[in-house]
Amino acid sequence: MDLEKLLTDRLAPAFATVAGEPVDPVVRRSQRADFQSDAALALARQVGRPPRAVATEVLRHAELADLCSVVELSGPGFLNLTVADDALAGMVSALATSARLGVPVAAAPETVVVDYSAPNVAKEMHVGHLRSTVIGDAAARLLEWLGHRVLRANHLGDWGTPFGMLIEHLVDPGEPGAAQELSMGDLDSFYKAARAKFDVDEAFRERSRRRVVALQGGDEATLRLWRLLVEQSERYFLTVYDLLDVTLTERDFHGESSYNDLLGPVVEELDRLGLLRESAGAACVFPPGFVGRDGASLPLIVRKSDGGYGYPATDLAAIRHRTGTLGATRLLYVVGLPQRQHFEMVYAAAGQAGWLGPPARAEHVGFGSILGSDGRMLRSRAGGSVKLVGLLEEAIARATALARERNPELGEVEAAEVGRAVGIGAVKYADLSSDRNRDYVLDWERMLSLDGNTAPYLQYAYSRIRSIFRRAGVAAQPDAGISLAEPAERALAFELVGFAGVVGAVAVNLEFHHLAGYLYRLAATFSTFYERCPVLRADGPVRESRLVLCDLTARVLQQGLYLLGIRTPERM
RNA sequence: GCGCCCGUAGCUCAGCGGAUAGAGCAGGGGACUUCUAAUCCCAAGGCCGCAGGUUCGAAUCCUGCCGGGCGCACCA
Repeated sequence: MDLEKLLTDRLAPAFATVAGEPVDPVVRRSQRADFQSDAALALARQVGRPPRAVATEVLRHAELADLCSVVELSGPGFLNLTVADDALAGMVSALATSARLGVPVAAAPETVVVDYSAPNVAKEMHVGHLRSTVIGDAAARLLEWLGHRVLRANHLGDWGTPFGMLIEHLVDPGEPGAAQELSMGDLDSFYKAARAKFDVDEAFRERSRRRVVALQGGDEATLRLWRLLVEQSERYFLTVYDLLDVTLTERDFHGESSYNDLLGPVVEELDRLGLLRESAGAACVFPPGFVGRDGASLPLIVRKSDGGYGYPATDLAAIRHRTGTLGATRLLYVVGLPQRQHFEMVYAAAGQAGWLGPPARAEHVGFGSILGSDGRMLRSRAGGSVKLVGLLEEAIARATALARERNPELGEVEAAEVGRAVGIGAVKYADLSSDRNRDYVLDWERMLSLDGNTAPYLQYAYSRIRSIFRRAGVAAQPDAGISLAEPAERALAFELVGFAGVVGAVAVNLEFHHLAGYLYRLAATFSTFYERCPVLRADGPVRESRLVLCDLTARVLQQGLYLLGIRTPERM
């Protein structure tokens, strides 16, 4: 189904015959033909013969007659391949009857843990959580669709010293409104009020400290209050996930506290393995190869000098749990780039301890920051962090207004639905459509713009196709013959056939902008096709063929956007 | 000081060993008695940060600079 792979498989034996060993034919799309193979040039040096002679001989051995209508030698030694129309049409037909659009289920399914989102209890979610949540959810959707066992891990910040003050604030008799704030989901006010008291009130500070001790000591009354905080926060987070169309559920909350019982054993085991070293009163692991500012080895502080456990301990416990108990072989950490070094150290230490080794491996799926129009980290006017919900609501409001303006035929309910799908889709697509390693500038005009590489453009292409079938009251016949006489039809067929290859690559590198770029190319190619090739006005077999192309395009767009976590409204 | 990410059209970004470096936006010109113009078509726009090196071939790989961002011991 994957044309590039098919051509590669055909050319590889021919190259192997000429070279006397396996050679990657390096097949790629070409401007001069449909595909080109570049391997003859590199091989020429290796075998000490002119590139064109090598290419000619490869050509003699290659069996391409059924796939290609033209195969020619070009330039210094390129092989230009033109795919035969009937071969391409055959592949499109195969796609049309494929429920998975040509994408195979993973040959060797794995258990994959995707660690993402991770907001803090009793704190508002802000833009800083957006990228982790959006990218992580796309990873979970994609790998799940490919047949892997995906375990979503929402590593909530639900433990630590701040909980002393938060609990004290909750029960403070002078603060009858605190519980109210909490239940209303006004976490920002709640946290800030607690913080403010902590900063100025010595008595409150002392109570908070005692409360931390009680919490860590397992005091039942304190734990009950702590659970209240956690539950209220989780309830709130779920409403945000619902708004964002994120697949995280209550089952996926695995707070830091859930590893508490494992921290002691983890440290003990590190000690037993001889990996622990005391430094300035703290118990540390020194994974090799990491040096700090002063040139000395950098420690991973597993137990602090005050006896408390540091986050490296939690991260190590989580790894041990995930590989050992859950049987995961792929651990994804969708966390910002600044934390790269921390995770590399944790992975190294886990490797030393024997908790992380082949076939299991951990990958830091890092990402850059979201910037404001001033090119600096996005901040609210007051200089604080920007509330995620506020951002999403603004996106929905803008998109809803746009939908009403562009299509007055939409009723109130439908306009609201479209506005939500488009607004949320725009935010997520802006995040997923550029290289995640880079920072990106959040620009309302651009991401809600209806032209260019944006979610609305893709959604529009989809809804336009749906409207064809709605209007005509017909369905595509998957077994209809495919004819590709027009260049625009051929171009569309090539894009459709390329879906599997892109999905397969993204499953490995988790570079979702490749999938986004592919979908954009598909939608753009479709738009050209749609402009030049009448569908419903065509007759007989041509009409049937074009209906199949339309239907396939819609299905690929829908599936592709689904994998990115973006909805596809039937009308816009 | 060490390490990581990033410098490509005016702007936002693809491309990361192959032929003439691609899109979108903005700006210019065109196409609606519409299978949804939230669209399409055409033209214009580039010392790919700089300098070396490897290679038949470098935006792409290596080295060194320059510029921007971030991280480097008890907060996660």
